[in-house]
Amino acid sequence: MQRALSVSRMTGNRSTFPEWYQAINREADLAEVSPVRGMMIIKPWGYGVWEEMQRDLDRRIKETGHVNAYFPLFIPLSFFAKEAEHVEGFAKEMAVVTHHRLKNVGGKLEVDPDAKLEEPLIVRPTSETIIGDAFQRWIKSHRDLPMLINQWANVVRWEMRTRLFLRTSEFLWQEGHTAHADAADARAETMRMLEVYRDFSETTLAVPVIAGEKPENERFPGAVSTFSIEAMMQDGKALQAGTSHYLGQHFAHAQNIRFQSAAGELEYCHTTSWGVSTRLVGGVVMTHGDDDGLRLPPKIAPRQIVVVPMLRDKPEDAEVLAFGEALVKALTKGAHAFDERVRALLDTRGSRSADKRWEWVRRGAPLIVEVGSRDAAAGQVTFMRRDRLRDGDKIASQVMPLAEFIAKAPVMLEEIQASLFNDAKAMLDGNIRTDIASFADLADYYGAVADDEDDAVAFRGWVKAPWSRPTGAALEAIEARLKTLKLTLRNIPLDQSGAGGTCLFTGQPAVEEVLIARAY
RNA sequence: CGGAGUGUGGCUCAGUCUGGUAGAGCACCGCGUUCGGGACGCGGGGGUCGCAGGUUCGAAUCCUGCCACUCCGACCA
Repeated sequence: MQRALSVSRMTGNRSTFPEWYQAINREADLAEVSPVRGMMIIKPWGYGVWEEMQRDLDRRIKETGHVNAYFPLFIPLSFFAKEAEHVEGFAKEMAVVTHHRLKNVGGKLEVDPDAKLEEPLIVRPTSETIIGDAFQRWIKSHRDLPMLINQWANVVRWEMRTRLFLRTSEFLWQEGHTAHADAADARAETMRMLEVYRDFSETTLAVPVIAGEKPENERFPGAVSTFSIEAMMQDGKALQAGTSHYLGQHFAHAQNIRFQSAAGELEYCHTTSWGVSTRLVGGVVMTHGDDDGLRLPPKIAPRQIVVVPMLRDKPEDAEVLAFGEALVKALTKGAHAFDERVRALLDTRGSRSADKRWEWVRRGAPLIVEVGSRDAAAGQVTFMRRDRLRDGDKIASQVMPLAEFIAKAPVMLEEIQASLFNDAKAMLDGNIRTDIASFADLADYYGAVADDEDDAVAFRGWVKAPWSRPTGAALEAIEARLKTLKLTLRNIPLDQSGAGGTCLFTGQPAVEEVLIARAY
């Protein structure tokens, strides 16, 4: 008997995609909603995925010259007030600490009114201000620049609506904060980290993205320029997978981050910030999941190869186990070119072999190997590739001599990594339209002319449209029109190969192309 | 904070209209047979039916109030 996920992926039916997403989070044992409002419990397997991401990205961040540090969780309210746009942008979603003590009132614990803090503390929603405060003290001379700091931390944004990994009130992330002597250097840093994210997303997560600049209305609060990488989920919606901001001298002025130049002048620094979060885990689920559960790119799989011994409570079980142990030992010995180490596991838990096999399928282990007494006797293994689990209705399992499997396993992991990326890349490339002539076309393609409940959407993908880069009120009007179609401007791709023609909105000559999509 | 919906074992839900001893499937525990394509048989544990009132001989079911969660909006990594 074969059983697919109770909720199957329905790329043609919007209402079931969130259910499908939640089902995978549950079936793959990644995370669950916490009883604490808007928060998430990341379970060991889900956290393991995040740890692999961290390991890879942390290496990249260090290779580009940054160092890790840690700053306080609580930020004095006054720090935010210094940068007007920044406080405006985050004011509506801040968790605020106002007291430091409880007292017992008739057996009930209450906040002690006498323990009110002189100045409220904000649970960090992002750390520009508290790190800027440190920069202001640390940076004296041009010799101190550039200052390249990264922090792995948790942040809190009091979101109205939450969804596992994609939007939770607390999330884990990495935030880089840098200070530079001039705009050119800071801008170069912004682009360097955007490229780090693009490459990390594509080569490590196997999630193809489009890197570009956000329109001015979508900028990070307080930024001069904001860049993003955008990934396409299986329902055709866009997920902002990472951001990199050039902050100009806004924060430097607000926080007095100055240095003495070689010429002896006092000058304000140019700063940047950039980050990616546990949202990426959700992005991987929505990019690579299928009806059997999660499919993990080998580079971020906590276990890349899982060996399931076929045990039968018989004397020959000992041989099977020994065979499996030898296999895992051989696989994990030494490094290989594809990844720093092979992460293999012999699953010796007591449950039935068939149940264990399917548990690893749901969790997304890239290679699942079965070893039984027949294999042990013949010196061979039976295995399944998670990227192509089924051949029609059949499970596509293969048999291979042990030595050959040990030699080929890293190569197959590489193939799986590549095939997941290629499938997602085909999805992305195949669902971007460039043949849009007018706003009416856009409405047509997205089927939003129909106002009934089904809201049958004709096109699930993105539109790359000619664009004259309007600003101010004109831009706001365009965004308002798009909003009626539930569409947003995602970014203006860095790669502008096809620019030309007439702007879809203003009718003026286009200077570039802009990505338009529904978004998470 | 607006609109809609849902709260019943760990999970997914039926039962509510029409009040009468708390149910199913999966999961879990035990025994046995199994095990190489998501097992089967027998036995078992686990729920004050979201909370608080009310009506009634009797409430998961009817009434009132509250709370929580989910989805759609507004907001966002």
